[in-house]
Amino acid sequence: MLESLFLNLGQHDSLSDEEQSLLGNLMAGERSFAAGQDIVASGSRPAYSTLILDGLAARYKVLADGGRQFTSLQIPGDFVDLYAFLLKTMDHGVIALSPCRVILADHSKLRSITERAPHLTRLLWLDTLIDGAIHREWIVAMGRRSKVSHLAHLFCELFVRLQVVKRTNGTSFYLPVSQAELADVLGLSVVHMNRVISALRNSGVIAWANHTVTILDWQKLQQIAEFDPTYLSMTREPR
Amino acid sequence: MLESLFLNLGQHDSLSDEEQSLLGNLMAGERSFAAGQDIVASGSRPAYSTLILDGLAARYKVLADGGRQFTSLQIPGDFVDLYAFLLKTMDHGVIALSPCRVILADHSKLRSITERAPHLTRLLWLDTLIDGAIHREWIVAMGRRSKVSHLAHLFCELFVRLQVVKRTNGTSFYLPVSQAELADVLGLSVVHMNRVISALRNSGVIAWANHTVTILDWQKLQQIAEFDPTYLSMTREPR
DNA sequence: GCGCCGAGTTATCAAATGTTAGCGCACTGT
DNA sequence: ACAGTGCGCTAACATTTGATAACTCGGCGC
Repeated sequence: MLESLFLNLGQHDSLSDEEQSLLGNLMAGERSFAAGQDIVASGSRPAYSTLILDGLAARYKVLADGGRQFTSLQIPGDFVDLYAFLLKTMDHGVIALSPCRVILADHSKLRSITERAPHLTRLLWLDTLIDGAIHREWIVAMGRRSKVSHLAHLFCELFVRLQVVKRTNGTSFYLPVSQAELADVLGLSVVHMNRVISALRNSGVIAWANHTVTILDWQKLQQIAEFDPTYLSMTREPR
Repeated sequence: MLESLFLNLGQHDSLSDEEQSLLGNLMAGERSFAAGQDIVASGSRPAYSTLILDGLAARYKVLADGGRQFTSLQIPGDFVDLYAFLLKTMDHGVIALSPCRVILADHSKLRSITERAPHLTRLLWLDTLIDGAIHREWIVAMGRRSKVSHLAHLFCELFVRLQVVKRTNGTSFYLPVSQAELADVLGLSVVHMNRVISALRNSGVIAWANHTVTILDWQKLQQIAEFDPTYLSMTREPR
């Protein structure tokens, strides 16, 4: 059941059997959320962190004028709020974008891992660092890429991340978000989001229908996005 | 000499004398960089992480068309590349924006801290998590705030962070960046950056001359920025 | 003193992006 | 079958942002 977690953490360095069983012992208490429901509320102080087993979720902040900005997309194998273990107070919310099945990790147990399992601790730390690396890539995309390039970059990133946890189907992947939700990822109006999607479609590198994105020309998509996966740290080496 | 590091880490939870001496033992090898020099090169695999003792630095990425985007600003007491300890390969560069004095932390020593000092490890981890929280706030600012609000938010953030390490002077702080550099923070053209700065100046909440920003009306600045410092985790509690 | 140069500023025009409104289609519940 | 609803899509127009160019001013070397 924790396969995607093992795939996710194990892509960076090898996970010993003992570490796998520590993780198995850590995760307990499965829950489900419907699309649109908050998985973690902004301002709360959760006593556990949440791992996604199935579904798509996102972190977000809402501004005074009602505007919403997603700050990350979370897929199976991701801890959506591992940082809350040390940050304590959630400064943003986490919402289910599709029906989500999750499992919880008590902060007290996480703490005992940091006391007794230094290598596993480093791998969990690493997981949050990659989170940060993704944030940085998003900042660059928002600041200095064209909107089409930004969207292309997002698709590259999602495809590669989903591949690690075996959630791609050939060159396709399931993306259960509306254009309005995607607009809250890129920071655009819905109308302009639609224009950008049309442009990327018309360039012939992707198809997108029935909530399924198909990459028609990976080379060209990567080139439009200037996508370099280094930031995802997908090499296995001692950490 | 490590006062700003102690102030920075110590704002979140108390640092024992033993932890302070562990940190003292960790940091060795002072260096200096001139403004404009790379402190850490993109693509490198440093064997140590860098702490800023004095000066202003920034992380950045450069795109194919020559566009540059800063992804963070780093002040005294900040580790500019602590994540490289586990990420291994730098996916971006770190540049000195003013003359910088830094000191280094061998990754081998950092590793031994993770093996022997769990609480200090958690505090270092926390430091990188706050980094991520700042990234998220930047994403929100880039995506959904007006440019004036974004700039106001940046000034609020810098003021509060600089205050922690005692680098403010009343309601003023030293900000040795050109408008072109600031444009690479907000992701704007230089001309528009100038318009945004003028607008914030004209609203009377800040003054900015001789590389010194003075906050004239903190209440109003905070309001324009919708600034809520929760994300900086500036409360002292067990971590 | 003179001229060069970087930085800030402004003007003008072009391009990107937002706002408001409306249309059509698929899906849903009755 | 029917109306209601969410979503994708488009049009028309307003606003924001970018590109280019020019002007000022102060520092600095010669």
